[in-house]
Amino acid sequence: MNPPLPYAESPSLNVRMLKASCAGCSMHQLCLPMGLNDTDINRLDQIIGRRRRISRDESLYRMEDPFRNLYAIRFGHFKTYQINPSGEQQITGFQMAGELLGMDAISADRHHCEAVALEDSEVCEIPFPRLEELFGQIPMLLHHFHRIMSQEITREQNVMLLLGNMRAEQRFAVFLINMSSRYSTRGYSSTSFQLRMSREDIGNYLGLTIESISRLLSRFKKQGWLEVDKREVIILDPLMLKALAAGTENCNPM
Amino acid sequence: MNPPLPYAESPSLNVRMLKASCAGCSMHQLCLPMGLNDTDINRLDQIIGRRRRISRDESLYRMEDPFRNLYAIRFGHFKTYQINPSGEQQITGFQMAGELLGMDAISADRHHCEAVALEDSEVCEIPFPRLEELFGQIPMLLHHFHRIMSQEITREQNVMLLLGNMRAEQRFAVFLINMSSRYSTRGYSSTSFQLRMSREDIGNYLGLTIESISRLLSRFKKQGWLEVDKREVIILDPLMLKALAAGTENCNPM
DNA sequence: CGCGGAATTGAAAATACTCAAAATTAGTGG
DNA sequence: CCACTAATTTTGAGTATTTTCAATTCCGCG
Repeated sequence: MNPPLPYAESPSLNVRMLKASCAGCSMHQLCLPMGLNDTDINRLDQIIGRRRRISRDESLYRMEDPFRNLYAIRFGHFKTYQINPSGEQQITGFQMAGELLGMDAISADRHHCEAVALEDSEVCEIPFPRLEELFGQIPMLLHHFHRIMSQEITREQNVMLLLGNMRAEQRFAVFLINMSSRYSTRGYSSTSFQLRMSREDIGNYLGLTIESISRLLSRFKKQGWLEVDKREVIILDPLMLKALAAGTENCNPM
Repeated sequence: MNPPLPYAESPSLNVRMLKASCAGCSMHQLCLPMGLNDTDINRLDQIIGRRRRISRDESLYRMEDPFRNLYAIRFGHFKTYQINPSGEQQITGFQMAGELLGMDAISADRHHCEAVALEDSEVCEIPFPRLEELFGQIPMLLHHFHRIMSQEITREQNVMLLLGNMRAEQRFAVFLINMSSRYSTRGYSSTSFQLRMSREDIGNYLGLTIESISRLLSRFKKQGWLEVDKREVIILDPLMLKALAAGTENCNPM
């Protein structure tokens, strides 16, 4: 139907082309093509739509937009949030490179939340109907897709646990440890990273106010558990933060 | 491979058999077989394992159990909950007839939460590997399965919104309206139903204490919005509760 | 009839919020 | 590059919602 893209038939791959393909993407071991062989990765590549650049504060999709594509983040960071009838918003997650956006839209054929770039970012557009066709041909791809959706379900259950019965300091520790481990998975430092979102976003996500986040940062800093400079965080006592996050340790206010 | 079950080849269907099949199940328009034609429903029926009865307070599966099956609820009610490292539990949902349990387990091949029956219940065991085989043959089934998983994602996002930025009275109103609409979907009254879970379970789910739930019930009763007798609830002012749930109206304490 | 779990109610306490002001940082244009 | 303005963050003080603790009450069940 669609003519095969040049790099799919050319024996000598163009580097530029390779970079714009799943096979050449640094995230391919984390992203949708995880575990596929070269043939299947190429098949996946052929259905991927354009790469789209989204600049900071721009939305990738809005609530109620019709659902056409899933999006894989090539680089950059996003936040997703819902807006309730009375206009208040709740951030439901922060996403980074290698993660998939838009799965909430499958059920109603419209997006259920809004995705906004936290910095200049790039995504791969994955037309869902074409992905569904591929599922019939690549069972491994289908199985992995189910794992990704299921992972999103368990991630959200963890957030429910956080919001439902953790105190402020524990919530914040869980947030930091979660960021830390995701950066670590991506080959970055687990103890030193930049927060891409505002204090307000963190507070909204954790069900706390911006003032509470600020106070928590100050307290954690005073306790010597971390260093903060603007959005740059250095974790000095990962074990303590992990214990706090696990709920096996708690600090007295001050 | 497996011999076809008798009702799949017999022209005259046995009523008992029919009742134990998807086609004969009162939930088939809500459950996994939604929208399938007779041929495909029969194919689905053939992979369904045994029907399993779970009595009140018994678990269907526990955290860390190896993942083999999804479960469709034929009748009865369940709660699912997580337990965090420090031993506290958080109820992540209440499930009723026609709903699917176990999707959280796909990602890690072990159950991520525990499912316990709130009353004597019955589920259909759906071996996941066999379901995956069917997906290749019935694209409609696959598409619907994705909608169900996606729906679970959006449901959890709604709970995150609830836990993240609603006050106690709004949370409780959302809970009541949600129950009401799910019973209505199933052909039961939307204004009169029985809560299958304890006050403690409700509180845990909503991120509140049992005492708060009790006080909310008393207040709503005093305001004339509902009638409560033990676990039996009659909603007297659905519009008011919906407005409360939407956040467009709020009641003053007392 | 009495026991035990569940639910209700009250009073005190605590955590996180709101409001306000100051300080810091980022963005913009000269 | 600096100055100016807007936005974000920090900090403090007082408040409010919800929790905790405690005492009753209710209800099912042996």
